[in-house]
Amino acid sequence: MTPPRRRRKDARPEEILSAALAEFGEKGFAATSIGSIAARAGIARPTVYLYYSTKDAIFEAAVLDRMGGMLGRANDILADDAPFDQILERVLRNYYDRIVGTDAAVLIRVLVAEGGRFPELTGFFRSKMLGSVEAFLAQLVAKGIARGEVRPEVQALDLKVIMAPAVFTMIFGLIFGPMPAAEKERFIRSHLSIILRGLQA
Amino acid sequence: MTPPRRRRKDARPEEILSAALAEFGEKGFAATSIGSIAARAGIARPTVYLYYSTKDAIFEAAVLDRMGGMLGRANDILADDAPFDQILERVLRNYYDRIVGTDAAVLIRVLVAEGGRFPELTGFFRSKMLGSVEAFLAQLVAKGIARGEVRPEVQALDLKVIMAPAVFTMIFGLIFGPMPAAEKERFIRSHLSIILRGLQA
DNA sequence: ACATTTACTGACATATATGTCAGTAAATGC
DNA sequence: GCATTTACTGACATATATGTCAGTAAATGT
Repeated sequence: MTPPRRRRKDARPEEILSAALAEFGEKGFAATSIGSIAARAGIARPTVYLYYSTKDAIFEAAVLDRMGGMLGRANDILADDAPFDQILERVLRNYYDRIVGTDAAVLIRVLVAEGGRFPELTGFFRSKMLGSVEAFLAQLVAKGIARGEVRPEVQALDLKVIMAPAVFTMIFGLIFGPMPAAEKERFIRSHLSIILRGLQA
Repeated sequence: MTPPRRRRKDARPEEILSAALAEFGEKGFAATSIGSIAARAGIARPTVYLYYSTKDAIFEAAVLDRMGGMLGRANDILADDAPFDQILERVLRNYYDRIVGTDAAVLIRVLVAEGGRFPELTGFFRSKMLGSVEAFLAQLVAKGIARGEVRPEVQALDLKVIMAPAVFTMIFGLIFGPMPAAEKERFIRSHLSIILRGLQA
């Protein structure tokens, strides 16, 4: 009755991470047991301990592993010579696609739920993720100002405001379930309309 | 050694709710045991069961009990005849004061963490809270348009965008800890600057 | 084919949570 | 003062989680 045993040392870590993220997404971090992660990964519970010593370690590994994929390629967008409003729309739609309803949303869910229980992780997350986002937005705005498309005072503002509505949508989805496509599209257009107008010269 | 027993049927529910919210805020919902809530409330664990049958029931009662205090008085703000930018600033600062670092943040934390596990509660939350916020913003914008202070196209937009950065700040605080006062003030000013400009005619 | 290595697992010991109930003692009525 | 009610609690039975370890069996080398 028991499936044949397999030895696949290399593949296990990734399989465990995927199973863990799926479980975290469905039931939340604290409600997920190592046993259920093992079951979803198709291995016995003690096998998990061969690769990760605790549930915290699994989550930390998942964050580090998945974070690269979220950062994305920013430079080629900046190099583009399209007008500011088009670039901004591409950037924001890119955020919506990458953030909402993906692994990123699951990670944020756990970070929100577990509050300050992962200080090094949130510190890392903040400097790497938020830091690169803010640096990118600063460059984008600087270019817009140089071209006369963005009002100069924006330079001095906290640019996280620009993408805050995208984060709002993600949180909204975590609480109420994903927005219907039409509603989401309307929200994105509203976001673009108000923020773009708020930045323009 | 054990403190004298007290019988205070009327006071218990509120005490249990307060203790529970404090625990949820510190450790998160799933990591909080009914025993720790009882301990913080200064009663024995079985006593909790006299008033609430499960931890879920405690959370639901807490949401219903605390929600009234969050809705706030919107009408007197609308009645004010100050210019649109001043009213908007008052409204937004009001949100920041009510939302960030209060019981509301704790409730949101639990709702995010527990995903769709409280469907009636999130449904109620959505229609009552979000519904009243959206209705209020719609009135505010309509008044601004009538006065020529807001561009008419805003009427058709999703107005949740207006307060999304405030929600962002709350989430930010849950993950990274509360913003330092100076940083928060700069964010609020940036929020006001960009959104106001984004709405104005 | 056989021996060796080691990824993997069943089973055990431990810890912590829940839900219940008979018994205790604080309040109330007479 | 005494009896009655009932808010409250200690203790029990149950469930589910964790962490470990000796043993199993899949891969590898000779």
